[in-house]
Amino acid sequence: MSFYSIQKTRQTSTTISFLFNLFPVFPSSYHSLPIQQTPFVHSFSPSPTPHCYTSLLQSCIDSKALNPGKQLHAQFFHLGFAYNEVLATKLVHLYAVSNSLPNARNLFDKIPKRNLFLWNVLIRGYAWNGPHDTAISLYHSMLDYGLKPDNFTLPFVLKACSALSAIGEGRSIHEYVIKNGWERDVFVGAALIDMYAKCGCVMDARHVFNTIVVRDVVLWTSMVATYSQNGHPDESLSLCREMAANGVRPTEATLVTVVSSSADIACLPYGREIHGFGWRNGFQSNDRVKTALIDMYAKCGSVKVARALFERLWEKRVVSWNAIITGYAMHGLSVEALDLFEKMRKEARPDNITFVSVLAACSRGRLLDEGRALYNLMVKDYGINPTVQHYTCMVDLLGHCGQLDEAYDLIRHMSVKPDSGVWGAMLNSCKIHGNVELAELALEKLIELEPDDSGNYVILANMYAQSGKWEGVEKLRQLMTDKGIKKNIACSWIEVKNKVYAFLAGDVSHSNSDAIYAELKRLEGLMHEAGYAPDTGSVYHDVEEDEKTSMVCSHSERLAIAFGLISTSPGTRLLITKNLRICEDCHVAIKFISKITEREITVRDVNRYHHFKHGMCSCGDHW
DNA sequence: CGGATAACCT
Repeated sequence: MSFYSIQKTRQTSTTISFLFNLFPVFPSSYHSLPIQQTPFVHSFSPSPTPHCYTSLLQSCIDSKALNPGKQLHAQFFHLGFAYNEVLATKLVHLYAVSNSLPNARNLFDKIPKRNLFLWNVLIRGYAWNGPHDTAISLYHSMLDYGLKPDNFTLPFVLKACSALSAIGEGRSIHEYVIKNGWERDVFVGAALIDMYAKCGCVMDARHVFNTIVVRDVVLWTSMVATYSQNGHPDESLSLCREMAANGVRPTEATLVTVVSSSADIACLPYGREIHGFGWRNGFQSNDRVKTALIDMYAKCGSVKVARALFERLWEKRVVSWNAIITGYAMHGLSVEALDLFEKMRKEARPDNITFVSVLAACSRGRLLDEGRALYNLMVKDYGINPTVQHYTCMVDLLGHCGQLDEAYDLIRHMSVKPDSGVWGAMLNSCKIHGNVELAELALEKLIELEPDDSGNYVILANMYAQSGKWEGVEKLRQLMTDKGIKKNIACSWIEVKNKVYAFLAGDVSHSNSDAIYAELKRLEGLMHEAGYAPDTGSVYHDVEEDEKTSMVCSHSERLAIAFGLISTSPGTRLLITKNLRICEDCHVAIKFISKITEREITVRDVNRYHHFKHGMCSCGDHW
């Protein structure tokens, strides 16, 4: 809590107690006393009027003082003012803002004349705290009651739609908005954008955004967040730039959102650009922005910068601990992640996400005993029920350590329905340990859960190919054709001198293409001398573009590396990002390249970091 | 009575 907010709280409570000294409040046992016997009435002459309570209740509302409010309620209930419109309205307001919705609802139902404000605060209460569908049904009751929703009602009920992803209800409210002229209201607009964002309708959100010409920072941020939450981090970044060009200053929310977009792109120049943008706008010591930056630097490969930022936080909250622990886990630095977890336990209470992070760290480091111990710690000491993500980590951990039967056993006995993540971890473990039977079973489940993901088929196809089961390869190829499954096109990116270059497999479109291929050829010669033998015969190459035999040495990651080598000075670290898993053969090749060229090469593939150095990789050759 | 925000496994 900041110094300012402590001061603020103290002042409010002083005001409240001052007022209560003027108007003593009954203990709750007086509720049952007949009105003539209550000390209040005897001690005041003349009796208090409803007006006396107005400012008292307002103070309760301002400081969310629920219990004093309840006592006042009891008082004027006895005095017969309970359904006085002004007092009842304030009380419902107090109950609604202090998370006492059943009380608010009870009183609300008894008030004969319900004004728009009453409906609004109640709908707001349910929209924010749930049950969300209650907010929507209240909205309909309000229409039946004959009141017209205003620019407060509409954002509140839209918030409920957003929480429920109720797109049908959301669209019909949008129609109401258009018919009744709220189209250009920024509050209604931001709520509509958010509702469409949470329902995955990016185009509809953009349409709302375009309709409003006079935009404020929240409207911009809502649209920036829509892109970020729906897998368009690049759009999110460029919209933020457009916002800045329009002279709109970012808020904390804008920055947190756009920093996370740059984390998703995992491209340091963009991240640094946003970091500077935040700095110039005075957010250099904002902990929430800093936490987003910790995540961004870790995802962009600079875990040391992330750690430095973490150490300089004002206050280390759970989210910040989770971000830095996840950062270490992502880079395979399991021991550091677990050390930090031990430190964390002394300062903050780990939550379920913390355990996802540490279990993932164990899995990366093949720390079987530690992982089991942490799982027990979570369930027994912290009373956290395992979610599907914890099971995924455990299956991944057991599977990586060769305990495939135990992993399968865990899946059969887990308390939640295994999802594609769980079966994906199982399939991957089978691949590492060459268990074709269990892999077939896992793929069967995966086809039920996510039939369009080509990566799953590819893993089993490669396993068949490695064990010479060509009829299995053929069967899968046919299955993919029948289901019309699109192959993913592999792409790698590299940053050189603050510019980003993209490469597809077999790409010859780059202006330096000749030099890139010459460098690859030169390296190949040196690699063969060092003992490299391309692993082409045993791998199934026809499923992904990425893995065609003729292109085995021109995979996108190798092109990016070759380009990096000829475009940077000796010794510079290279950072490559790839949209799919790194292939087996490239993994071997890059180990050689790191040794031959004496470079540190980092490849961030679709789900982890590979740090190549002196001919070795941080992933320990299983991924 | 308002609106937008970060950490999560394959």
